[in-house]
Amino acid sequence: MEHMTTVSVQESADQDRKAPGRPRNAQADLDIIQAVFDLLGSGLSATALSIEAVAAKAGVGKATIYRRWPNKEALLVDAIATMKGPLPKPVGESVRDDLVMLVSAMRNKRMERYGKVTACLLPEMAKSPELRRIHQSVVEPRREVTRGVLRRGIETGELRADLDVELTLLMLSGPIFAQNVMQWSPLATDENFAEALVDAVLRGAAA
Amino acid sequence: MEHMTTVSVQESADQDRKAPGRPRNAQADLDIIQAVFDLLGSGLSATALSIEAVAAKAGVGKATIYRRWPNKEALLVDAIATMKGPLPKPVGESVRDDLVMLVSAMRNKRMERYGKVTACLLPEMAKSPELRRIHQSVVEPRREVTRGVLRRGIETGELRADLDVELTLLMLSGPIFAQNVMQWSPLATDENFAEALVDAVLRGAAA
Amino acid sequence: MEHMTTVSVQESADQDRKAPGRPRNAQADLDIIQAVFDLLGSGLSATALSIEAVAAKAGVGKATIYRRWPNKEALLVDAIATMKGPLPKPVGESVRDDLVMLVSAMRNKRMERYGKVTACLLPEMAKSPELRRIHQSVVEPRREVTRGVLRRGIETGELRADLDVELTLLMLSGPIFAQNVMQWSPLATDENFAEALVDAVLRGAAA
Amino acid sequence: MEHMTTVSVQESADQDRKAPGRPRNAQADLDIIQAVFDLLGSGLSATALSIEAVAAKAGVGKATIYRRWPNKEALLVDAIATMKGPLPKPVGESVRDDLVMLVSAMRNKRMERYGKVTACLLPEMAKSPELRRIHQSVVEPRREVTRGVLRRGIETGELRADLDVELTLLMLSGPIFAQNVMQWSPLATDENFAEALVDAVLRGAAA
DNA sequence: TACTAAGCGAGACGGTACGTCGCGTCTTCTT
DNA sequence: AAGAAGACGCGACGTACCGTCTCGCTTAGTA
Repeated sequence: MEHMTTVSVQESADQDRKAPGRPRNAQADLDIIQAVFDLLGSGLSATALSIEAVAAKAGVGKATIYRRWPNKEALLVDAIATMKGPLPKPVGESVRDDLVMLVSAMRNKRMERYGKVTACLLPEMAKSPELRRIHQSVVEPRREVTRGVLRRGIETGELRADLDVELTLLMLSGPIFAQNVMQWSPLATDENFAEALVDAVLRGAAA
Repeated sequence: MEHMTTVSVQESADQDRKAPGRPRNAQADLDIIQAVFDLLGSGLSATALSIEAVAAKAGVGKATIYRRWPNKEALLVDAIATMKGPLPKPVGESVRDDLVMLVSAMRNKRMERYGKVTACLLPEMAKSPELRRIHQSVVEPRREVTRGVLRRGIETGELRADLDVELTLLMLSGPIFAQNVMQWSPLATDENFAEALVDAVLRGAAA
Repeated sequence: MEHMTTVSVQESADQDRKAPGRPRNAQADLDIIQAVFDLLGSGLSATALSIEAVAAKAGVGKATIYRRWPNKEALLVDAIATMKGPLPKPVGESVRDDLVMLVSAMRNKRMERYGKVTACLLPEMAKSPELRRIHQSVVEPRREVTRGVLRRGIETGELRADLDVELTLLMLSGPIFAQNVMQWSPLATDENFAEALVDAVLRGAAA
Repeated sequence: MEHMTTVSVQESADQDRKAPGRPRNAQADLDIIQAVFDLLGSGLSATALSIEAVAAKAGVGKATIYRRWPNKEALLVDAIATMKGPLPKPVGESVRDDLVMLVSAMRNKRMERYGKVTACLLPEMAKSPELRRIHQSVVEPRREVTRGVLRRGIETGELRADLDVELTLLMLSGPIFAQNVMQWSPLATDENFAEALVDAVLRGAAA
């Protein structure tokens, strides 16, 4: 794994042996990711999210970006990872509350940018299994949290014993995704959307 | 409406007055769309789906493409329209049967290509409301058919009276979309997937 | 031979069959070469003679330059060819007059630029026999003219019968070259330099 | 004078006061110059004679080079100085013998590299009078030796009293230069070339 | 023995130019 | 007119060096 994907992985990998030469400027990483957000925020086309623009905005040489990520897509995957923030942790009191929390976490205001970045990635992901794998390594842990909530619900009897976990997961994340990335159905702005979706799904999933 | 969007629209627009000069080569339209499919099929990156490559593959000058579509995205929208084929018509016997049919129609083998083309469009769609509008003019009629089925179900009492049609629509199309475009959840290959999804949705939607 | 080297060669090569597609803009060729001269004239370093600068100065895209010449050096060779202008033609009355004319032709005011351009080429020529060959195809015809004058002088008895033509040629062109390119010996500004050099050489070469 | 130009100069400059800190590694100087020679010898383009390549070849950090020379050109000038070796000393028996010796010294096998290095310098020398001055400080002493031989020849009556020393010098060094740097006239390989050139020049210069 | 000061290999840094590719437009000749 | 061909201005791509700047380490002279 050449590029970072996540900082924690890299730091834990090496055996305390300090790399020779001048160390990377950690601030540059932040500046670059921030520049990606700024550019996406300033209303310009996702196609216009060029490495050159990012470098200029971040006040950084192009090489400094290419030293960290092998290409534009890898950078964007890491931008996504940053946007997602830390893994959400379900409280565990009730399946409904946990799911509402998880679904809401997929739909906060940062997700406007998330949709744009993902859109930028899709053309390349459609082809490259490698990129898809990297992207999944960011997305899948979050999906796994939801799976855990569903499985626990089955154990506690809150959910039907024969529930198709994978299908239910898709019914929760698919609509969110369609809104974030495809900008379908303006009800996306509805504050109660998360609850409505979870309730609709649970109505068919409850024991 | 500059570009075609659908062939039928254009042909009905002109008033029998024969245009002067050499008529357009109708075969070229087919060749161009076919070239788009061929390129997507030949395993190359979606980014590599350039107009130049399409023109070369179709044995056509670039101007011949730009004479028909104002830009790359418009061409791809029409490619999608072609892939989708004619509007599906629900039989009307039962809501379940109709929904299974509609969902299945979104997931046949052509849809692998559909995901790729859509992926190509997303970066530009994220910015351009114009392109989003055009794309919707292709997608929305299909979604409207589904809405009709749901509304009829409410009328006949097959579905709950207080059903949120828009949300239900999203629960049907979102998972499909997530599979087609994002290639999430390998159960996409399951032949029974359409039935399973519809049943899960209906379980919470039934009266 | 991909690039032009000389316009005349190219035009005589094809068999009256017009190339398909939009023809090259002949003005662009002139603009590009002119931009090279302008940049060299405006006192900037030869290293700064970048293709990007030439394109900007000429109001032309980089691709338009690379369509005509495979690289920077090839462009400069053609710039040299242009600077040299048409082959000088010796009058033939006396060897001395002809040589003075030829030597003077190598040292006019355009030659300041000539030195700069040649200097730009040398690093690459030192390695690439191909580039050296191209450059020689521009320079050699002129050297051949001088050889002709010398050989005729031997025939007419004006010059010693056992004269080493090649060595004499080198004694005439070497000093000029050292001045033009290396900027040795400030006597280069002397108006009588051509006569002085020719006389000095002839003093040892006369019959 | 920031850089070395010649080692001897620098060493004589300091007043026995030992500089504090770790002394420079004298071997590095040799390794660097040697790396320049090796790279030029290994048949690669003169353009490829990058500082980075030199540093890598010499097993040295880039900073170690820049600590000794202010830029690439200064390094190359010193490489030339090294190649030239110590000032040749004319025997003084006859003008012809001395000139043959001096001309031969400009044309030994090391001079193949000399031509390449000089070629690398020319683009920058064409602009920078400073670099030209530095280069002359290496070349000029050698030219001065030749001038001395010519002047002595005039005094002894071996050469014409009204001989133009500067022009004669140019007639001797120009051809050599044209061969070394421009690789003109393959007779450069002729072992008798030095004698032939000197004789030709003297034939017109003799009293 | 410890401190100070510089040299050293390594390599990151902000830049600039390279040569390539695709965009959407244009200009030619042919159909 | 439409068509195939392909040149045009533009701008981003990813690479290579430039000359500068840290890093941690080594190697002296001085305290």
